[in-house]
Amino acid sequence: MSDTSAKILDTAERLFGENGYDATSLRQIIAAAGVNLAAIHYHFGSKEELLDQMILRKAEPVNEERIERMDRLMARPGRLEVEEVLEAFMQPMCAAAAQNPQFVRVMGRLHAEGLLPSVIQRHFQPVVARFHMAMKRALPELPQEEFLWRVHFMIGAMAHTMCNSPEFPGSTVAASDFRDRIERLVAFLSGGFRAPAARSVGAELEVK
Amino acid sequence: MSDTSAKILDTAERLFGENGYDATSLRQIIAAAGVNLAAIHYHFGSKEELLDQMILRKAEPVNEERIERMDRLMARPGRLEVEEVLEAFMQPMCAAAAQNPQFVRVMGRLHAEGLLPSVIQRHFQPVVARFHMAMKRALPELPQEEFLWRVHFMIGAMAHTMCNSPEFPGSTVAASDFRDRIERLVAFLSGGFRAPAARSVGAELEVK
DNA sequence: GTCTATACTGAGATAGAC
DNA sequence: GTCTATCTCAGTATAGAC
Repeated sequence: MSDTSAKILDTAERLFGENGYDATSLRQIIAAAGVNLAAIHYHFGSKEELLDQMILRKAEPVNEERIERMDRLMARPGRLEVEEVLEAFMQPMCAAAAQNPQFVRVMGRLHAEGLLPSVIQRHFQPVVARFHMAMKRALPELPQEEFLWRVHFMIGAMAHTMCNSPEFPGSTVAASDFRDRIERLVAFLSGGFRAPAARSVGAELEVK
Repeated sequence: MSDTSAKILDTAERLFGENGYDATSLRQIIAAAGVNLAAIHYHFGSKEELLDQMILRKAEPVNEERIERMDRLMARPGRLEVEEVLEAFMQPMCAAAAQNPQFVRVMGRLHAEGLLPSVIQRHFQPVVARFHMAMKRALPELPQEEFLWRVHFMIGAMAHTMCNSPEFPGSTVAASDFRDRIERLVAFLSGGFRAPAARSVGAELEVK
């Protein structure tokens, strides 16, 4: 990778994280990076490709750790707890956030701009597959369709939580403290995944 | 309201719903509506103001019904169930979706583009305030901060659910069936809101 | 009061010289 | 590989016709 590419990637990462993808112009990036406008198109082809490369560079280590932790869980016999699976999925992102706060901001921003599903999510397939398997070991009795919907809900809550800060008065937690945030989120999601399925499908709601 | 304004609003609603806000240019709108470019700025001032007006026109009836249902709940003595409060908040959106599928698509798109928090959410303040009050009657023992975080999680799950379809094979539910979707979501969120609070709140913050 | 025609600024993209 | 110059199209602003 050339020096110019690296400078562009670093600068784009910072500016996208600070101001979002749409709000950041290529001209801002080249000014901050000290390179020429055409260099971006030479090295990356387009603004969107630049984004793609920038994400991949940072997401790969996170996903590798997720896969590792998920595989370690799967190697254990017996039933898994919902909390452990969720944590194995979420914690690596926290570690990345602690080391480089910009990264999670960028990811959140991208989801908020609707760019994750179309461009990036295919790179997360191996992680998602393992997450599904592990989660099913924690929730063997949950119907498949209900399970998939709940994963869907989880993704929304997770992305929104990573991107936005609730900004309420009297908060005792710094906006950048992702570990606290994730612990709260895991507790919430665990309750959601364990809830009895909505009655419209199987009519198994008698328990409550 | 003039005929031109109405044509612009209708067309903008359709195009924003189909292609998103950013991806829709004012020139596309005027071409489809058969009006002049400057008419938009004459009637609305800017593209963002146009969006604001478009949202308000559709969101007001929904919010009025939400407020009505919330007030009816609050008038009842005793403790409320989490499910009833969530349903009072969600159902009116379903009704609007059934009657005008475009509207929910627009709202979802806007959230996906990160435009809801900055521009629109102030119009939802009366609804949100009532929702908080009612929800606290259902969860009197939940600490305030944990409560606010969970509302935050809920917003993410809700917005993502309204905007995106999970697209898994063998689904027995049409993508446009928002009632089923909301029932599942309410079951999930209820479990989340009822979950025991994350343990970390006091402990790990001392160190910092 | 409403609307049209047209000009202005800044965005992403590209061709071709070096 | 890099840079200059230029293209197209976006949102915006305004002068003036009806």
